[in-house]
Amino acid sequence: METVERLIRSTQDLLWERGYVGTSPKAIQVAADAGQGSMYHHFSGKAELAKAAIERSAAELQAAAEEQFSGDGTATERISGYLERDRDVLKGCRMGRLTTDPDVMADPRLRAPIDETFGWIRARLAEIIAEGKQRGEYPGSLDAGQTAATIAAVLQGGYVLARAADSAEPFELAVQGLIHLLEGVAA
Amino acid sequence: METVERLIRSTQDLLWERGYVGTSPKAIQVAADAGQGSMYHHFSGKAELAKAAIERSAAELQAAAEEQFSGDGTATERISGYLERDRDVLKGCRMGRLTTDPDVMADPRLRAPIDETFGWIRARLAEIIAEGKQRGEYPGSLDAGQTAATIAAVLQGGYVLARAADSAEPFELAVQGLIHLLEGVAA
DNA sequence: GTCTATACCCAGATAGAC
DNA sequence: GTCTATCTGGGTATAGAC
Repeated sequence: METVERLIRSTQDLLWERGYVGTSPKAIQVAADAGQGSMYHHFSGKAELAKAAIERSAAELQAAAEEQFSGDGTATERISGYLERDRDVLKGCRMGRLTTDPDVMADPRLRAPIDETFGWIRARLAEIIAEGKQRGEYPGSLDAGQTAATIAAVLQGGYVLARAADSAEPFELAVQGLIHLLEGVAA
Repeated sequence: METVERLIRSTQDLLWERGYVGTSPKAIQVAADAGQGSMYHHFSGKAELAKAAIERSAAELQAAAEEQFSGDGTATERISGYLERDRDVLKGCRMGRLTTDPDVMADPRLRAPIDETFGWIRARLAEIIAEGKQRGEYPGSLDAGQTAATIAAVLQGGYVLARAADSAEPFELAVQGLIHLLEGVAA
């Protein structure tokens, strides 16, 4: 693999595991098996490299989600498919993790892909719910924007509960609880 | 205020804002208006100080939550009261924030109060839901443990969405969406 | 209890040779 | 493009004086 590519992928992994403050250029170089000079030749510094890594992760995350969103089935089936997709629960969300990092949030170039990703996910979920309403799957009283936010929040919060417990169980519980609530309104 | 007390409180604040890796002994000393020697006289180092701060925050968080949980009203009213309590949404959760910090999660002494806090919250919510079921407020089919996890997750995830958007709005949407889903099953 | 001095290592980056 | 040398600053802690 190309050096640039290895640098970006290594940075993606390290940002996921240790966040922005917790990730040093040195650690990236070691993980990417690239030298100091090589890294600074291709990127102006840590921030620019992080920008490339975050943008890449944002694109990958959206592509993975869209696979569930655009599948076959009713709205409930596609939402359940998204919620129950195979996930590395204890590692958490690549994007959500970065929202607690003040240095990331302070830099508009780093923040933008994260903001955009969650905006997109909520909008996409809201569309699916709206479709479900039109087909009579959900009652007209169900607010698509609110429900979409609730679904996205359960996933992000599920990761937090799982990490706190060092177990995927609370995540699974939260997801199943949500699915049952959604089935409740659908009936 | 006593020096020890100022050190603990300053550490609580800094952990909230910047996390464990992002918080230096020096920054704590400045915030607490305490000297280097003073800090190391009272605490063996950063880890011990963080332990005291996290334990303190855990106790405060549980006390604040219990105020809503033990109030008057139906289960739904108390849960809504908890969800809609006045919160500094963009600052996020003191405890939830730390779950992404690998150094905190790797140290059992730092992890324990966090684990315990979320375990307690979920258990307490499950009790309230179980009460609601007994009073006929909720159907017998509602799973208390799952629903409790869902509620806790919406809060934690709501914070993540809010920080990503740099706006409290997604948090409010997620909470209202959840409340409507709960009202749906209650009917 | 609190202060200052000191120490060591790492973060983050620049410079110039190859 | 990649390497090594070098630099400034900060993180984290210890030592010993007051």
